[in-house]
Amino acid sequence: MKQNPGPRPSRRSVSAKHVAEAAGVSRTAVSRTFTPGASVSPATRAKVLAAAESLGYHVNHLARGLTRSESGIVALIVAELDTPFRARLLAALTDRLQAAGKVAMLINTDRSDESVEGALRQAMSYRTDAAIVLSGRPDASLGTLCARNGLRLILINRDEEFPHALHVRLDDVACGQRAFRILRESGCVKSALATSLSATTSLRLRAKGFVDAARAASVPVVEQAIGETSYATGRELGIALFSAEHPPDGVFCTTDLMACGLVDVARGQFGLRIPEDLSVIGFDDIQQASWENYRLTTFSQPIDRMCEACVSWLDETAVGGDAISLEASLVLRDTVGLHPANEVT
Amino acid sequence: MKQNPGPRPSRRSVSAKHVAEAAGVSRTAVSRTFTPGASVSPATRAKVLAAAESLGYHVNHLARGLTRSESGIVALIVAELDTPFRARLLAALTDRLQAAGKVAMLINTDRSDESVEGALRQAMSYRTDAAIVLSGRPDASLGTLCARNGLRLILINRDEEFPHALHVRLDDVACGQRAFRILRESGCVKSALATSLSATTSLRLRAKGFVDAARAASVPVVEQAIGETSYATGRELGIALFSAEHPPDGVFCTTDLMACGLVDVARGQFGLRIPEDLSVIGFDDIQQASWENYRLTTFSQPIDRMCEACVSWLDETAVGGDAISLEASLVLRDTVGLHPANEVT
DNA sequence: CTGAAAGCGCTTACAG
DNA sequence: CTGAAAGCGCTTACAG
Repeated sequence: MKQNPGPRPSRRSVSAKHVAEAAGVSRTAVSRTFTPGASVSPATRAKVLAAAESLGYHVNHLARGLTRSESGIVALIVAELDTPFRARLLAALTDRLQAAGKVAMLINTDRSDESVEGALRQAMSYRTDAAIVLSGRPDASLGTLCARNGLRLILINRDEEFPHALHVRLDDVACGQRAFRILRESGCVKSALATSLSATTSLRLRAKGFVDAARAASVPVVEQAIGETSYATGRELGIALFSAEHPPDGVFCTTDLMACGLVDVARGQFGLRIPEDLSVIGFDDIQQASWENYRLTTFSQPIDRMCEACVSWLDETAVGGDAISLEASLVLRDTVGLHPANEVT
Repeated sequence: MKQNPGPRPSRRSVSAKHVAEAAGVSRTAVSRTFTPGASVSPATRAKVLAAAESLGYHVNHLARGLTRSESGIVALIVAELDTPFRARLLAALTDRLQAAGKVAMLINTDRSDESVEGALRQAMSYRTDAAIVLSGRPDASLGTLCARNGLRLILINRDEEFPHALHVRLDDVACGQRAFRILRESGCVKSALATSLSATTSLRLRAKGFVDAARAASVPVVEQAIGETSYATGRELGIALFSAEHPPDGVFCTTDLMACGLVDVARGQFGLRIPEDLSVIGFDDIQQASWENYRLTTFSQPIDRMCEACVSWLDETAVGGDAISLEASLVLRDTVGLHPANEVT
């Protein structure tokens, strides 16, 4: 009856039954051997382990997930993951998740508009324990759906409020304000804000902080917004800004990627010296920001603490929502004239 | 008997049974409604769909995977995914896989030495349909283990030979040779090879091609290898090379990341003009290679074709192994003196 | 400590 | 086209 050669090639792999037979114990014993904390005598445990090893047995996590209703999978929902900052966050998250005994499922939402919803549905289908949303603007109506399917939600740097979700946010407004102050303290006479048109919450908040601070100080500020968030946009922003009649001598870019483009065009096409003629502040502290050609003064997102927050919330059994706000830290490099040692607070 | 409030909070989500009850049909009917090509009458189909929608039902892919013994998951095994090229490959792969109806599980192997094995075991535990290895040097002994558990293997740019696996490789040697020829044709008198000490297959092969070509042409060539594959290493390579008594006037970097570092140091610390005083060729065509500050002449890996190869092999039912070799294409930008229009072949 | 039995949610022949 | 039944591989009370 065994070894029934069924119609299809049957790519079933070795299961607990095989191991149990080989070890001369029950399937239950096998299960217990691979369940931390379950009670098995050292003797049977040894037999099981030996049989498992020689057969190449691996607990089927699909089946385990089915019975325990906990898959161990966490979905990471992200767009444009080949962007320096995204990639770094993703790497850190995956790493941290693995260390916590979870495994990451990666869902790319670049294609369509409704793709965050699609991604969430995908996550539900695989009964992922949680989904971490790094991109897009999920519709709040999805909250109920997720709750009903036991999918816990974490939103990173997103605006929308979800009932039982964890919201991890940054003090973007404060950073924007600080950027303005730094530029001013370092002697800039005319500051500008350079940002993209893809109005992500984070970018908008940074911009808002900057502009508000200027307004509060009764200093006029140039605002320039173009295209999507990219290096190319940074160049265009620079061109627009520096070919103006009265070009700025200090600019805050809401993203390092744009700052790099702006720096390149400032030097290459307008012959500006940095920081002598122009001060620049970026955001994200991507790897390129520390490259010798840029040495960008920028804000660093506390990636480790963000990951930590996610993982420890996932560990909690309580289903309550939460919102935590983290501080970005200033990284002083060479694109701002005077180092604002005595920056006014 | 229903609604039994069990001991634990029971985070079970809505199942086919619930839908069947709500729609007044059998579970089988529900299953068929969500199985493309199964035969259901339009009437019951509609009832099921309506019930599913209002209940927020999603087929449990864990259970489906269990019965079909095909999870739809493909494991991506990778290290240093926050490196420009890796991130791009990863993004493309995930995207392509999704388009083919699969979903990616991301396994980061940065930590330990044996982590490729650990990653593979993880993949087996989740009964992933296949694993794509982008990093590390998997031990060939794992081949049997994978085969026994029905895990199909794809190795990208890896050296080792696995029995039933698909090997996707690049013509690295040819590129190395071509790099030498280009440098020579463009008038370089003294060429150098700049590479890292982390002897990845790809890098080694590119280096070999370059050096072999020089040898064949009876031209002496400087070989410099330092540290790990990074921007910082590129700078060190530049320092070593350009502070020599007879510095080279043409260098082939086995990676764009290193090329960027080398270019920055060449200009910033040695005052070299590019391409007037120095020609540079990189590899990978990462985003930064096209940035205005670099405009690197480099080789572009055919990422789309690589992804295509993976996906179409996965579609095949045959279990045979295969090895395909793809060509990288030259991207001419501004770091090589004369454009080698009449490059000798 | 150990095993037989029930159940997780699905699919797949098997009858009708 | 439709449903009852068996089975995928695991875990978890339940007895012993």
